[in-house]
Amino acid sequence: MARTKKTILGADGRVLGSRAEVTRTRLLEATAKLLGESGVLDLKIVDITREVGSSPATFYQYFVDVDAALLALAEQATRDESPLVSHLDNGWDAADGLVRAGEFVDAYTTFWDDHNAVLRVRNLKAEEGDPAFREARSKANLLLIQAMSKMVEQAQRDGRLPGSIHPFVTATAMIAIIERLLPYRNEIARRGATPTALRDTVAVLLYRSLTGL
Amino acid sequence: MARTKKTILGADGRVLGSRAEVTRTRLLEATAKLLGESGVLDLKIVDITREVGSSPATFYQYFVDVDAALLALAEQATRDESPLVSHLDNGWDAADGLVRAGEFVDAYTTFWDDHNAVLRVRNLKAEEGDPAFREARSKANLLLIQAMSKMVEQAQRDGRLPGSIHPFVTATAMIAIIERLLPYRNEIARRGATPTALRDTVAVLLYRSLTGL
DNA sequence: TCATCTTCTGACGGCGCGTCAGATACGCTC
DNA sequence: GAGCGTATCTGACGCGCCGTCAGAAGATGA
Repeated sequence: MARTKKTILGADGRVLGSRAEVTRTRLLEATAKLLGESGVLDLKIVDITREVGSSPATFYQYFVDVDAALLALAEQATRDESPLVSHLDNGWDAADGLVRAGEFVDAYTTFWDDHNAVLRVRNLKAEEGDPAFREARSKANLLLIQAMSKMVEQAQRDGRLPGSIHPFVTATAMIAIIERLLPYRNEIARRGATPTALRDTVAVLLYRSLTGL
Repeated sequence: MARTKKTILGADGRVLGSRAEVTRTRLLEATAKLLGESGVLDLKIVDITREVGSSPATFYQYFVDVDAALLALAEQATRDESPLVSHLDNGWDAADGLVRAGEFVDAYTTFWDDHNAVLRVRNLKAEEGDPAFREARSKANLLLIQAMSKMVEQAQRDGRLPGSIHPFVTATAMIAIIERLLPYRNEIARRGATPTALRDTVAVLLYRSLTGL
């Protein structure tokens, strides 16, 4: 099968030339920037186009509406998430398991910090029931969750974790911990937990829940 | 100290008469309804007032903006959350600990189902950095988190949990699990986990992480 | 009934939305 | 490097929501 470069399409489905691709990218970057600065609720198409020095009409040449742009950003984020599985390969049963758990937490934290505004919106829209965002979200986490599920199954086989827990649910719960605690960092800090304590605690929680060790 | 009924104020700070309180309540109910039906991003003040058969100008007599109404809803939700601590009283160290964990999960699920649209917005705004919503959110979870922290500390004293985990962080992580997994239920179901499996798994995860048993 | 205070709303200027028709810039051919 | 066809951009418009204010309508009570 020939390796085909993903062709990018405009709002009307036409194939984009190179000039257009640049514009589209700039629009997406501006969207991400504004999202980080002031939140989804204040995101306006006029502002996005103002940011790149063009007009609202241009925006609609690339995206049918704001959601389409947000979805595109979410899909970009997904691409950056996949490499994180490497931290889960072969499980954490060996002697360096806890160390590897810590490294995974670090890697996820970096990923999160790079994309947090976008991920927040993706999750919001997914939770509100939008099918496209639901899809994007599942797809993004699937690799991680599958790898974690395997770890749980192994631990159950070895009798380190009870059979009463559902591997997929457990894995999802671990993602929940890490996703949720990161935006919550400042608040946690105010309660007297250092960043290191946060990192280490999350690592231990994941390690224990996934390996039973 | 005399027991004072909380006086409710309009947007300009004036004390509301009984007729006004009714209107305010109806506005809040309509807001919550629309929030559940179509999400924050599509929430419009005109729609809220249309819903109660009044005019936009009326809305502004009670709330300076939509956020103020959302915050009021969030605070209502907070009031319903406090009673959940009873499920954590005295810890889960006794023989019926796992059963109590399950009951807690059930109670939280009910609470969540009653308020999910509002809680989602509260969390979004909190994560986006809005101080009022941050405050509301911390306050809401504080009782639960404190109670859970105590459980962790006890388990650490008894040598059932490692000293390397931070009690407050651990407690927050448990809230994260439960808050996150609930809106995710359908998706989890599609992966073959029954509602019971979900409930039981979450119960076991909390039980193990908080008691070390 | 009338005076007064409370609550409601019609109407308005301002602004973002989403669309179109026409303008502009690009790149290709000769 | 002139001219042409296509790709890309935008000004301008009608529509609907925002937030405000002045005055209308309704309640209260003397």
